[in-house]
Amino acid sequence: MLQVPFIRENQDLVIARLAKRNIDATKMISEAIELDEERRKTQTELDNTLAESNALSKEIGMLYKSGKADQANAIKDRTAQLKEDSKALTEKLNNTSEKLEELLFKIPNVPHESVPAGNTDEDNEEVFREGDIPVLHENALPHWELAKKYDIIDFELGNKITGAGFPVYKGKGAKLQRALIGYFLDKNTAAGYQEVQVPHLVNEASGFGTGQLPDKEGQMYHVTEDNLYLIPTAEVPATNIFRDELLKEDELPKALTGYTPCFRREAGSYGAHVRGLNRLHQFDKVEILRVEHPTRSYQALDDMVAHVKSILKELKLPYRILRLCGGDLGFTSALTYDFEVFSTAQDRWLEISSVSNFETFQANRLKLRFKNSNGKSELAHTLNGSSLALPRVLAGILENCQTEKGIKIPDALVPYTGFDYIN
RNA sequence: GGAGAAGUGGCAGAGUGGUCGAAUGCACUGGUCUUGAAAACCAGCGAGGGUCACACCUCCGGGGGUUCGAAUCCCUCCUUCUCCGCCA
Repeated sequence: MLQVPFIRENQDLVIARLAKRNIDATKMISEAIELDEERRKTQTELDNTLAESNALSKEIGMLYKSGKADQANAIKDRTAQLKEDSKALTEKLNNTSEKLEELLFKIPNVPHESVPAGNTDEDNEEVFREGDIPVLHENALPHWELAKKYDIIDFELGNKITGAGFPVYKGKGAKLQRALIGYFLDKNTAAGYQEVQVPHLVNEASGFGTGQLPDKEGQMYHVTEDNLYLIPTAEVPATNIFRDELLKEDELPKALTGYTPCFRREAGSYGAHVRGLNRLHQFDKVEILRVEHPTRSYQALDDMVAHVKSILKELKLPYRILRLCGGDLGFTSALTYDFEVFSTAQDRWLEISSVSNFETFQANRLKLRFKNSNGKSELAHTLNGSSLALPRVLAGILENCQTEKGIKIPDALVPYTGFDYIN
């Protein structure tokens, strides 16, 4: 959620930057400013009414004490009127505030100046590429065929137990999955991220805090009996650790990492792009997350990108980094870098990580602040990224590392798997 | 799931209808003293809205109510603790 004072002072900039998302925000912005003015005006009126009422109540108290009940009762007529007034004003204030909030919930984050304008993923800007694309043998297969051939992932079994998009990992497939989780967590903790284990279901307030609610509830599984949501990413519970927190400046930065399963309803896609591991309703992900001082958040974003790079380099997977264009940028993000691994057998790029700076957008909803050197409360910046998402890394490994002898496990993972081939 | 108790500032903990945003202690910040530190002493020290700055307003788990007036009384929800039941 954007901050109203910021909108007020940077109206033109906000509109120009939101245009990168192909949004004409002119109307929303001026409406927000009007609503805020009305809100403040009403608030002042209400405050004055309450001030008078408070003063009179004190007077009544003193009159009663000194035995002047008649005078006290005389004043009560006036307080009754004030009470009515304040009731009406409170209602008006609540209405205005609600309208304003509803509007603010609809306005996405202001993209960073470096975000390219554009509509679709074709307008994303490639900023880095590394790793050799392997030359595969003639009989190379896509990962869903490999999964079947070596009996390591069973999609049909998942269909039976739950439904499409809930695969069962078996044998060395399950072990490889567990190895990747352990490997990623070790990498992240070695880089200074504190490991956490967080709930996999969250309440409504948490969904609001990170921006999944109120607009995107359709993307989450909802346990209506208890009004809880299955997390779509560890970002939700992990970021909400800091909801309603006022940190000390020297407590920053906070850096966390955590493994969780992720649940996504993901309606609407079909075809080869969602085959196999490409798109699932349940998948595993290891997330990194930072709470940063505003002056350092872009440095931190670069650090996170460098960290993910180092992992992919060690796994020797061919990958590229994209700076997302305005049209492809997530609702809450100011700047996002996507990592994609090249899947040789599918001849396409698979997104495996998304690293974002949300600036104060989430912090404003979360009321995540720190006490700055002037002793004032200031919103912190939040960032997060996948480090890394499992299924597509797994797909990348299966497809890129297939040989005539079987799947050759990357050296860095062998200590975690305990085997070097799947065959 | 059943019965009981409780939720107050960073922490501990007073306050049970009137000048209480809230005693006191600890922690923290600044100062005096000291070669330095500690101790002692003095001062400051919750959050949000609002204002150029004040004033002023709101907040004592959340929401609602009674009253001229609520941290204090009532309703409701949530959470924690104790006992019982069930259980990985």
